[in-house]
Amino acid sequence: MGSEQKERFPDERVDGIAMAETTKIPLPSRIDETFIVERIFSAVMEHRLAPATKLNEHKLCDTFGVGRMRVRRALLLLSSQGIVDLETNKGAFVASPGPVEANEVFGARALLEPAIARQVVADIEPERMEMLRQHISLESEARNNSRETDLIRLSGEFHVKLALASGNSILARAVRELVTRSSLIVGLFGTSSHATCPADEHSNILCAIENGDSDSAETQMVEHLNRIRDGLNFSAPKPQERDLAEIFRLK
Amino acid sequence: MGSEQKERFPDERVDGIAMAETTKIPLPSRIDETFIVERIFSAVMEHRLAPATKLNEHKLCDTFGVGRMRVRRALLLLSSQGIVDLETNKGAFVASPGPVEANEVFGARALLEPAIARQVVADIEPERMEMLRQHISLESEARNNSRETDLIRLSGEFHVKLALASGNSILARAVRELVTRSSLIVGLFGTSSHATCPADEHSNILCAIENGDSDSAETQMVEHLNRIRDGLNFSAPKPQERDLAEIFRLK
DNA sequence: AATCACAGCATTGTCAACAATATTTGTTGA
DNA sequence: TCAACAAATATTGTTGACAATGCTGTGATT
Repeated sequence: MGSEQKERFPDERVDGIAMAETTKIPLPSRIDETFIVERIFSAVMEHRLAPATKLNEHKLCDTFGVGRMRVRRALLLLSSQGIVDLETNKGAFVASPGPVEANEVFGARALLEPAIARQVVADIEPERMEMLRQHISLESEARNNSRETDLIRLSGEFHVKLALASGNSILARAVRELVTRSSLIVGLFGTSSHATCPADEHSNILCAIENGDSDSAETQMVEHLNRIRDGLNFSAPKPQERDLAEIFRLK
Repeated sequence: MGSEQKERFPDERVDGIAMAETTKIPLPSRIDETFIVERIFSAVMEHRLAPATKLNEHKLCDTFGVGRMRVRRALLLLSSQGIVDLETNKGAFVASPGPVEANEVFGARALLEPAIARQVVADIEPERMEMLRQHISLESEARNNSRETDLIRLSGEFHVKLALASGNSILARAVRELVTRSSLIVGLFGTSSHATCPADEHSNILCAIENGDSDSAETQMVEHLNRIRDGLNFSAPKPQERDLAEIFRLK
């Protein structure tokens, strides 16, 4: 995970967020809070940012090279989406959902996503279908090459892209938010074997859609979500030694 | 509280927002952005704030008696919920959804709310049932007394309370957001007769829930939403002379 | 009379200093 | 050694001033 590229200010950065900055993707000339939000979103989605991690304003400023105002606005937006908890006079922390909230998140997903799957079957445009197919191939490629981080991200993105395929951007945003929060939940309560969505399940859902079988698409989504949910173990929350780990890293 | 400053600058206020401040409800000692967000939310829900109304920072500061920071944070939060549009160097405006967005909002509602109605039937707690009953009686009371504004607000709130009755606060927040945006849409494209939800429809839905008839509850919600949607007329958007109205008030 | 340029004003965007609070570190005493 | 207390530091919250931008009204020119 986030280790090498920070030549100049290695310890001034927040774990896991800035990583991709050294990739070839050119940064937008004008960094706005949306960019920061996206980055933190991704980091959470890929399990690079653990729940309860403190998000220090100053470090974030250095990391993204922006003023404090931008960082603060970004954190506020993230908190409104339940990804970050803001505690007054304490700071911002990556959200650490408990069992109750986890139940609500998966309850909402169970309500939304099967219905979305059904609707996608109803009216799917060819190009969106192609998008989904491409995504599935990316997933299996990542799986075959054991690119764990990519697989985690792609697993989540599938659900978002399916929602996008429904053509309703509002629904898509809602799903995106739920999936990201699910990522936090899985990170906390997931048993090791279920870090990602089980193999082939996404592919099966896509098949049902291709066959125009809305019933199958819906029930497969239901079972898929149930499987993820069943992979959680609330009685054994993972220890959160984030602070210690960070210290070991820094020295 | 903030009840004293308004006698002095009555015309420095933004239309429709501060109204209720003169009621007996004591203001929270420490006004935070949540309070401002709630107020603007309510004003939109009750059609007191028309789409495309400019939300001047300075006026909002005076209206709520807070600093610019609070107002800005509130506006940012509202924009993240699609209630407000932020245009750089121009300012904040009450969102003015077009037909496309309206379609998405009602599409999302059509997906969500019938499923919620069904789920509420599945496991409803007595006290929540009672809450819904009380709400219905409030609605009919407002209807009988021709308290139009109250009725508009209550019409929207019913949908939110139904979502709350499902016990899933995440779903409830999503519905709340959608209902508020619907309020904007109805204000723009609604024919006069459909400013509120048709009479008795909510009551019918509640009956179905009381009878434990999940199928009926679901289909009635579907039809209810369709009825609202059918009351929209996108070819004849209402004129938006908001600014003029404000000018008339101010001078 | 209509149009354009420009000046002045109003509004929003940005930043840096300051205040308030929390956290860490250091010290003292039992 | 440990606990309790106090100083020092770090972090967040808030405010105000300033810069940048957009808007409006005036007047000159055609």
